[in-house]
Amino acid sequence: MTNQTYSLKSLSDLDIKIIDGDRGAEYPKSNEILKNGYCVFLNAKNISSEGFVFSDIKFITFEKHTKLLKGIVKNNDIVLTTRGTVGNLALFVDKLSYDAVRINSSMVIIRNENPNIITDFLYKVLNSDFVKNQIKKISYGSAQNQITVKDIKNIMLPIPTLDKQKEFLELIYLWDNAVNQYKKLIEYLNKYKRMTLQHLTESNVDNNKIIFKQKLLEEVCIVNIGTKFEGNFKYKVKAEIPFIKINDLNIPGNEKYIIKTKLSLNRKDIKKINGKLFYKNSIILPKVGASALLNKRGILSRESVIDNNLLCLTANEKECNSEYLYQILLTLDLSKISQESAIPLINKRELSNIRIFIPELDVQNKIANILKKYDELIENKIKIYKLLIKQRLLISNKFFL
DNA sequence: TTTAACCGCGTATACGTAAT
DNA sequence: ATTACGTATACGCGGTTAAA
Repeated sequence: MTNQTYSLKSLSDLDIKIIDGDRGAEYPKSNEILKNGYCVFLNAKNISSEGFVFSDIKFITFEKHTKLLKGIVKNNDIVLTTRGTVGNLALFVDKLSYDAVRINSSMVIIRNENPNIITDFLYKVLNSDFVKNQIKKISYGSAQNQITVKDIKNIMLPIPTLDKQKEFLELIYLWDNAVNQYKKLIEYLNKYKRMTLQHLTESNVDNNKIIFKQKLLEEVCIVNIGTKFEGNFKYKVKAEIPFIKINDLNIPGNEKYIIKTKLSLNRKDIKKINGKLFYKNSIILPKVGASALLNKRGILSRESVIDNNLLCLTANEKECNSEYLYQILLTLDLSKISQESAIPLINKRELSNIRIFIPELDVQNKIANILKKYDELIENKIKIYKLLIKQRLLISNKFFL
């Protein structure tokens, strides 16, 4: 497959049209870009690295639409972002049947009218590292990256015979399918896990054997706030005790258990900053700031000190299994108890007074184990999913070597 | 190309109140 | 009276988009 029986040709030589949007005097002003209207007016958010995203769509009126010239997106057009976020691609297949769709000034339309090129193949080629690297080279601008139509026309593409294109597409569809199936599987497992817990907690309604009691969080665990961050104190990078800040929840590998932190302390340091030490298996969550609305949770993988913008819940072992507590906390949408001021804030008292469903300890253990198994399964699937994406890229790159 | 505005997310700190 | 603690809020920062 990798013997170069095909030559490299530029987009313009291949008779592939590059269509810029209308940037004339009639270009919509910001107050003419509306929530509803006749014609979809694409913005950079609609073109992700994975194709179209139609969750937040802006429109222009029919009148405005008729005044504009170039830039109407047709079926099978490929849209490429050229300013700001450069190089994102999306293939337009009009499933949603809008009246009209237009690009804004930070994108171009790539229209294939060459009968010797399968548009889907073109789309895959444009998404390959072979082309991405060329785009990287032609992009310029310090504050704001951009690429020009002239340079885009000179992008070189490896286009083999139609048969070879079909062969490649068959192979890549196979991988696309595998990736998509795994994505669906992960979504399904997440859903099934949620349903399992929901089903169990509702079972006492039907006079089932498992008895769930309603208890306040403060009856089953201790809720604490972390220690103030001392600006003029030198935190270590690699000391015995982790010092956890909100951002550490975002480090890859910390999805469930907090394994890595940017800062740490030794025992002496903890005294100096008056740090509160929390036990292993305590559960942390953001208390202040936008992240408080994202319902992130983490489990301490070891004794740790945490920042004062985090809350820490330590299960009372006689009352509550900490894994069970973690799973219950995951289901609570704390954005509901967040105060509605400028900055979101979860206050300790309100959190402590949240009611949860909780059975006897031995039942908690069982439920926790089931849900933990789900977590492990899901984590495993995510690993494979990431591997599949990597493999798919490798194979696609290999083809264009 | 530069500058400004904006947004999402996270951090630092002022200040009232409870604890000692 | 003084310190420790918890809450409320002002601010910082990096990235993206719009305007000049």
